[in-house]
Amino acid sequence: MAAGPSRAPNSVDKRRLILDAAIHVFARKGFHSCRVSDVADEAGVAYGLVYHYFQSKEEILDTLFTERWQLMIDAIVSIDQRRDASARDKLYMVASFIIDSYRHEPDLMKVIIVEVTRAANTFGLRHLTKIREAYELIGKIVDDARRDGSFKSDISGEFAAMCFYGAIEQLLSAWIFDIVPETDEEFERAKSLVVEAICGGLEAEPSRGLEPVSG
Amino acid sequence: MAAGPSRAPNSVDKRRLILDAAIHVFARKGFHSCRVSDVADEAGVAYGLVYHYFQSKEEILDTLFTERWQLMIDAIVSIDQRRDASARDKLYMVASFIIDSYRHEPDLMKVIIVEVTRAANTFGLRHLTKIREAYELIGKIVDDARRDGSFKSDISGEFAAMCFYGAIEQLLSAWIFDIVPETDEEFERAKSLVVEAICGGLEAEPSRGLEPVSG
Amino acid sequence: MAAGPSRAPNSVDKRRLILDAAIHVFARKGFHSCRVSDVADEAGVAYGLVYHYFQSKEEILDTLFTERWQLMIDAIVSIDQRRDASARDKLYMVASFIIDSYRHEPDLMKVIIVEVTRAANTFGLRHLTKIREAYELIGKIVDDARRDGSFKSDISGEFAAMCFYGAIEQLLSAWIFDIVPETDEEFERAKSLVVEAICGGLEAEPSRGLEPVSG
Amino acid sequence: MAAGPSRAPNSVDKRRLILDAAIHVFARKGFHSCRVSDVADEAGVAYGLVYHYFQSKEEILDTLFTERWQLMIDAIVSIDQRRDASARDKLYMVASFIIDSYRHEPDLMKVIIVEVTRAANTFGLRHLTKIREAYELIGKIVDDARRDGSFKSDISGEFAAMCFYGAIEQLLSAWIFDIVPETDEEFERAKSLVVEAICGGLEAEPSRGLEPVSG
DNA sequence: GATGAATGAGATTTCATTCAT
DNA sequence: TATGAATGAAATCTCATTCAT
Repeated sequence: MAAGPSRAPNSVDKRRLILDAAIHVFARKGFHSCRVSDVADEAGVAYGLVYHYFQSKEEILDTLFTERWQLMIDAIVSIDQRRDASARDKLYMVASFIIDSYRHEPDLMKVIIVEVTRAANTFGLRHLTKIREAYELIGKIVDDARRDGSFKSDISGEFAAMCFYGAIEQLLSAWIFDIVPETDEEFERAKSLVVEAICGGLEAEPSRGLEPVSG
Repeated sequence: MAAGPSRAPNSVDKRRLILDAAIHVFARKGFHSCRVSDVADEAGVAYGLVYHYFQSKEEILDTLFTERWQLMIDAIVSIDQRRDASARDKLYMVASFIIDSYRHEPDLMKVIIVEVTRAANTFGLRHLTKIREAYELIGKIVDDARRDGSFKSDISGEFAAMCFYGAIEQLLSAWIFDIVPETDEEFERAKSLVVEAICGGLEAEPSRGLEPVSG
Repeated sequence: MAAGPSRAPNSVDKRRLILDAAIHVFARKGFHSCRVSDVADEAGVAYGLVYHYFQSKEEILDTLFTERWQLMIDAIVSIDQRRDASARDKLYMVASFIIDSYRHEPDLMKVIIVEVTRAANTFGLRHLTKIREAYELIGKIVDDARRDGSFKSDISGEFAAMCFYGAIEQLLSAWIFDIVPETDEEFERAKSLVVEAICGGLEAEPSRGLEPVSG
Repeated sequence: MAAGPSRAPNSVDKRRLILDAAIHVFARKGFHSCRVSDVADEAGVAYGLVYHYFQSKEEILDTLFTERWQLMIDAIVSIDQRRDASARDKLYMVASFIIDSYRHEPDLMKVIIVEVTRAANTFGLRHLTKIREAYELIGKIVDDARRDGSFKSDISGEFAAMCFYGAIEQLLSAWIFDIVPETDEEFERAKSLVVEAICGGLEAEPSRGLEPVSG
């Protein structure tokens, strides 16, 4: 999005070119199954240039993740600062941000989910601190709501954040795996429903005050 | 643990030995980062024997996944057949089964989650049908509840299943990543809370019948 | 020379094969200029087998050097133990051993001199302790002779060893570089002359009572 | 140190800068282990400038060697022309020149010895003619002495030169390898002793005319 | 002269898989 | 069954050299 720092205006930022190529190659073939030359070819640059800009293939993925995840952290922080919004509103905005991220950059999000977020032995472990930061910010939204009485007090913010983020990531996985269609309607519906499911719960409420169906 | 089918009684089942060794090696180093010789060493058998029992390194992981995932499908089917239990009860039992699976075989579950369930380019894709089968069974529990009015009708079973399974898998990830402690209390608490969160929702309900707090 | 430890008698010791091939390839093209595949080709084995037996290309050279240099150390120790021989005799035997080593295995000695003995940044440094051990053994021969009065006392054994070994290594270099012919006569002459030069000195001894000899 | 031939007076001679940087980099890391960029960094110039002044990395080493070795040849020629000096005096002066060369420019001499003089497959071979020229000049000093009777006639000048030069180069190696300390006293002592060892021999001479100790 | 991004051939090393015993 | 030596394709990474500016 931003141009390289000190480059001639009409010159192409090759570093950016490589990063963008890597997104698509990693998404298509997977980090382990693709070769560095695949990335170079996709970017239309020479093999060695990849190593001019990055120490290793891993550094490319690290860069991709760090750039994008920071955007999400910033977004959650900014969402949380909105004094006018309820906790449910805030969670809706968080869900929207993540789902829109996928809508606009599905390959990048795919790479992050498939290669980083669940990679407990490699990248996930390496970026654990940053990953947790996002969870904690979501947890804080819930904890604030528990304090003001709008959310149940018996589910901790940390736990709620896991459920909430896990549900969203699973939705993204479903799109990634082509289990459900990727239409604008689906994306919008998903935003509302995931918040409704997590905040309002799956259970029907007409029973309230009347006969409860089950324990 | 179980003896091989047609084997001398005092002989060790080397195939099982290799599978069990693979669980721990895959969990510890990751499928891609470990070598076939690591598995053979861990099992205490010769290098070539691995190839006597399995066509390839991938087949080992396939076997591990298929064995275990089928158990889960069977369990969900059996849970769903209990006529006496409510949908919430059934979901509690499903959550219990998955969490107990992790409690008793954390390495195996780690391998499944880390290497298969989110591996959109390799194993996840290969086993997609089986993976979806589990989701659909959970979805069916929800759909039945929607039909009998105990669950909201506006959240489809498919969608609800995603939220529910995603939340649980995220909890397992938190244990895998050592984000939260692995104690028996935690496991039991998690079972209840995840069901409460997904079925009952995060929002407090004192308002019910009265003025809703926020949009 | 010795066969591999536990091998079938008619089987070829591939490890030895690789070492011998490496001697010739390193001698012909130089350690840095040759590829591991050159060694494998020369040995007639597959590429990967080299790495089955050796950790790296460097380990091959290390092995070659260590094997051979130890033989020399053993030889010098054994020469030094001969009670009947004078210091000059002992130095003659040392010179003979080294020169004969070159005569019988010129490529191996070439590799050691060219790639190890003077390689102050790489192999020479790595094997410095072993290299010095040989120098010290030669120095001890001289020191013993100084003590019994047969050698001048003002040139330390350490210093003398440097001159002696340096002179011999230079002779080998001359053969390696094809500066002087490699004939049996040359080798035998060199043995005597190097000892005569170092022990007796270059200067004529007309002072010695009478007529300058010459011719 | 010396300014470039046709340069603006206040401009730095970048070519010289590169050569001097190369001396230290080659000495520190070895010719093969260092990169052209190491040389450029050490010189504080841009990468590409190295290729403006030199055709290749090898040409830098060639230049370094040729410059220095010619100085030595010139020195030996000039030493040999001194009609007043004996052969021993001349050899002392040659030894002095080489040892002082090391004393004043140890890195340069290290590079020459480590990378050229014994490099039988690469640089040594390429510069063999020049290298031999030095040996021959030393040999000539000896041959003249044989002719006038001051040196033994049975050791050829060529052979004696090998012993003499080899001894000195070994001394330099000992300094390079930190086997012996590099003090001014050591350097001066070495000059005398190497000449004494080679010209006078190691053997004590009181026996002359009397009882010879050994055969 | 001076810069450093760009190139790409080639080297080492890894390791899944085969196979003779 | 069981062994582990043997194979060789392929991957990552290095770095001398070129070249546009």
